[in-house]
Order: sequence, then C-alpha cells, then structure tokens
Amino acid sequence: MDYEKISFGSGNGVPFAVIEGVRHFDADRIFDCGQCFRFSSFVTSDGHREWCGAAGGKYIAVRQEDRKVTVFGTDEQDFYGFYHAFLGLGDDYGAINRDILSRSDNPRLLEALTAEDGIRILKQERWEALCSFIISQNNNIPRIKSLVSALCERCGIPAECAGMEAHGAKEKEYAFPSPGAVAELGVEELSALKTGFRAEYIHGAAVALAEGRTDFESVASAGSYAEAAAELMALRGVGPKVAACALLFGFGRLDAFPVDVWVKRIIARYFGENFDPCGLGPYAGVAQQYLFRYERGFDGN
DNA sequence: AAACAGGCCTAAA
DNA sequence: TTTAGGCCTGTT
Repeated sequence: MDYEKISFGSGNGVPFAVIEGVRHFDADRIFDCGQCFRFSSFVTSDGHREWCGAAGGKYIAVRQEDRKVTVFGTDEQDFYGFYHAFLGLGDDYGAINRDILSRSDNPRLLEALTAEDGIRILKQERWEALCSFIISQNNNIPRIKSLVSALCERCGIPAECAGMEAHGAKEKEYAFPSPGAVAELGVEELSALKTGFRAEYIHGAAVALAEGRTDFESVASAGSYAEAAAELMALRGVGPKVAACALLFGFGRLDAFPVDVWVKRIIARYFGENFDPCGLGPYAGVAQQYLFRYERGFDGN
C-alpha cells in the first residue's frame, strides 16, 4: 500500500484524518488534472494550500505536507466508508506504475509517468461522474466547473460543512444532486442553467437512472469493458469518451482509456496509428492521465 | 470577429 | 464504416 499509517483526530469542531508516509500522492496533480470538477484550491489563514470541495455528501479539505496528508471534514467512519477509496488510497500506485512500465517502452510514457507521478484516479460517485462528463462535452474546464456547481446549487441537497469556513466553505455547500432530483428539474430548468444542447442529454440520463432503465450495478458488474461502456452509451449524449470517463473516474475501471482531442494528438505524435490502449494493460487509464496531464499542462485553479 | 472548448448525433457517401 | 456539419454558450 502507498501509506504507512492513518490516524484520526479533531480540532475546532472539525474531525480529520491524517495519512502519513504516503507515496505516489500529489494533491495538486490529483485535483488539478481535469478528473473532477468540484474541488478548488484554497489558502487557509495560516498559509496552507488545500484542495476543497464537496464529495460523498460532505465538504472536505485535503492538505498535503510532503508525505503527510490531512483530510479535514471526515471522521473515521466516513473516511473508511468513502474517502479512503475516493482518494484512491485502496490502490497500489507503486505496483500500478510498474505494471504500466512493464508493458511499454514508449519514451514519452516513461517521461510522463516520471513527471506526473502522484496523480491518483479519484473514485467519484457514479452518477456525478457520468453527469459531469456529459456536461463536459464541447466545453472547457472552467465552464464545466461553473455548470456543475450551478446544478448542485439548484437542486443538490446541502452538504455537511459545519466548522469548515476556515477551509473555504461557504455558508451553504451542496452535494451533487441525485438522478431523481435532476430528472425533476426537467429539460427547461436544465436549459435555464445554460447547459445548452446538453440539457436533454442530462435529463434523459437522469430519468433513465431514476426509473432504473439504466442500472449502475449492472454496469459495474459487466464482464468486459466493452459491455460496461455499451450500457452507458445506450444513453443519448453518451459516446465513447464520456463513457470512458464515467467508467474510469466513477466506476474504478482503471482500464478505461478516454480518448479526447489531447490524447488523440498524443497517440498520433508519440504512438502511431496502430496504437491499442489494451496493450497498456489493466491500468491503461492511469497511463492516460499521466500522458494527458503531461501533454496538456495544468496551472492550478 | 471567427474560432475553439477534454463530444455526440445525424445525414450522407 | 467512416466522415463532415451543426450544436448551446462563453471566452479570446
């Protein structure tokens, strides 16, 4: 495992978890690589930079000091119930990196992995991941963030954030809304949130989930990547890229390999025409994130 | 001002 | 089966 010890405490009425001796964990790279849209960096009054946002029904703040990571806003029960997996701490990135490198001698991949080591694939909630990436199409990241945040404020239930003002929480913070809540909004209201042509995609997916016509359990237990992706792509507005992102970031399918314009460029330039992501093995999606972030570059917002 | 932003759908070869 | 346009909206 990639850490030595986890302990818990509380201060100023805020519970926290402390992960010590972490390796392959870089909060900046994790939260600033385009995989999630609800976290932003915040500098506390005592000068600590943290990544803060709502996930798992609560507002949390992640602070990293070298090999020590503190997660504010979670107690032991929440932590093992959600945030441990959310932060990818159940995955062994030392082993993942070795596996990736054992399958490819591509110099660009080695370079990217070396430069971007510390990225971990967040295990986000399934619907949040799917819905967010439906929204992402033909949008840039700042706008995706603002649309997702508008949606949460419009119909998400309040996220627990007591005592978290010192970590950048506003008076009210909101969890990502359930499919039912989004379905109830209707296409009109979704449109009013400036989601544009995606409004009917979002609504259709929300209804399919709420009615159980699309079943995430079934997607999660699909025998192959292709089957899982096909179930998601039955939804209007969900193509190969959005499905891959949902599976990678929401279902823990680390073999999912989203191909967007950047990755297309990377493949063309460094890998060649007959590139097959399957060749990168069961952690191809992790490799994709290394390559993607290395190529694109992020500046921390 | 025109082009583009982490795609997808539809129509047409 | 593959390939062009068009698409809401906002920013540069």
